[in-house]
Amino acid sequence: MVRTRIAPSPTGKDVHVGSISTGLMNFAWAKKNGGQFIIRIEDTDQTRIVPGGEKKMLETLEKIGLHADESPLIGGPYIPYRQSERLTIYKKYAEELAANGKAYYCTCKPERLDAMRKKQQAEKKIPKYDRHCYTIQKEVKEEIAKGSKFVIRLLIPDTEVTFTDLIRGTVTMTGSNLDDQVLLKSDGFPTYHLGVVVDDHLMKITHVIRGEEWLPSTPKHIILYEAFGWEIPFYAHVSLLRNPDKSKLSKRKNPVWTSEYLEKGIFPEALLNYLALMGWSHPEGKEIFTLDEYVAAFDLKDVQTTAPVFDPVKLEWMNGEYIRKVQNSKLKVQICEFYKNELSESVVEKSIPIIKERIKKLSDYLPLCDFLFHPPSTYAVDMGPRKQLLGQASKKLESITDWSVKSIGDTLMEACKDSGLKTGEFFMILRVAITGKKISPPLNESMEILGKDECLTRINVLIN
RNA sequence: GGUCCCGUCGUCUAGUGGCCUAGGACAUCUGGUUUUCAGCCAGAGAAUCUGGGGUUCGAAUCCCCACGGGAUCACCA
Repeated sequence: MVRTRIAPSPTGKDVHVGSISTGLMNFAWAKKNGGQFIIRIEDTDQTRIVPGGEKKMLETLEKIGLHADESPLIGGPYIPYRQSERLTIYKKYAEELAANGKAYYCTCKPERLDAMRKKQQAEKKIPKYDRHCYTIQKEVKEEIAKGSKFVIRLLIPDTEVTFTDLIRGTVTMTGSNLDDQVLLKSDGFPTYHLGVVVDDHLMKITHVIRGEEWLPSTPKHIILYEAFGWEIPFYAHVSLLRNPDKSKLSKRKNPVWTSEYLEKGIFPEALLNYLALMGWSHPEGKEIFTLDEYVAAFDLKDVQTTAPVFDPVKLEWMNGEYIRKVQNSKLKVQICEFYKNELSESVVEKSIPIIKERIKKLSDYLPLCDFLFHPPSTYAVDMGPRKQLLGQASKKLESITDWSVKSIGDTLMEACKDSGLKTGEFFMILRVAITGKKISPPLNESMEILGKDECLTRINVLIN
């Protein structure tokens, strides 16, 4: 049985796109193997919790289509799925480790630790806890009994740790470089390291697929598993998404919150599709595929180790591909909902055929089509010198009895010939008169949607 | 700085010793679709496979070194 998980921390206002990226692989790996995908909230840093962050994260995950089999919202056999509700569990395990001599109590004050580290750095040594408390455990315990604040530290053995990463191969690190990691903080909360190991074990996670940033601390986790005598899960460390300057994707240089993309009118499926192509490629070279196809084709061993640059331009191209593929009736609903149902549904409906291949994301709609909902307030070209031409066109249009794309087109073409202008020039003047802009959806179709009266009004306003 | 990870067109990538005078996609440019834009079609430019040494009849592919980039070294995750 394969069980995977993502364990986001509510320390931001939403899910980071990088989390969606690794989440997607976790999801795919579980589903491909007929297993379960779990969402667990790692809210152990009380100082960094962003109010509302967790709620938003879970909503976004749902919206994007990474449905969990077990989560804080839907529960599951290993309830609770929120670390802040599992404090007694961590305490128990940390104390068990201390009782077995695999961990120890420490009452060092932050000031002492700071001074120690500064000194070590000045001496060009690796900053590491000096095990001061370890050597005086008896006194430390007495102090704690009197009410002193304390932490529990892992006693890192001075050995080499080697493990096999499913996408990077064998990785070896020496324990002597590792610090005696704090397991249980003085506020009673576990650190990440204790939290993940205990929960992953208890929740029977088989594959830990997470960001590359965790690679250096994986030996600590393995040492912990060994200290507990638990079976070590498979590890797979995925490369981090990068900014164009190659640094880790950050909100300073890119939108990183998933909802920022959704709010621009990027489809969840398109975002997932694009993210799937970061560090992985379809065996048949396909660029566009569904979640199901991805799950079927995905394999951890095919994941690349180089860190990809997140390219919003290609994302938009891909979203455009999705827009062109959705049914018109569905696209209409999506556009209306995107604009909070403030636009005339029938106008949106009529406009779909002429804008479908002209927009890349839902938010492109209004900038392109605002003229369908209200007359232009400004004109890209000065219409002053064109009054005569517009007057002639207006007169011709007025005589149309069946207001249709064809009759509008025929009539306008006639007027164009009469004017002696090149077709391009002529239609540009009309286009600006009707839409206010030099770039617009096809003119005849737009005019049909607008209706005869509205078109004549817009032209006549410029004549008088 | 220590440790670890990584290094193919601008970007995402294919490539696992001969099929590679390195393929595809995005982006860019050109032409066509004779009303804009987009879309579509056709085409072009774009990587001496970071560099240098090996191994081999033969290397983008294996080994070593150098250089470059990144991550990480907290009572943050």
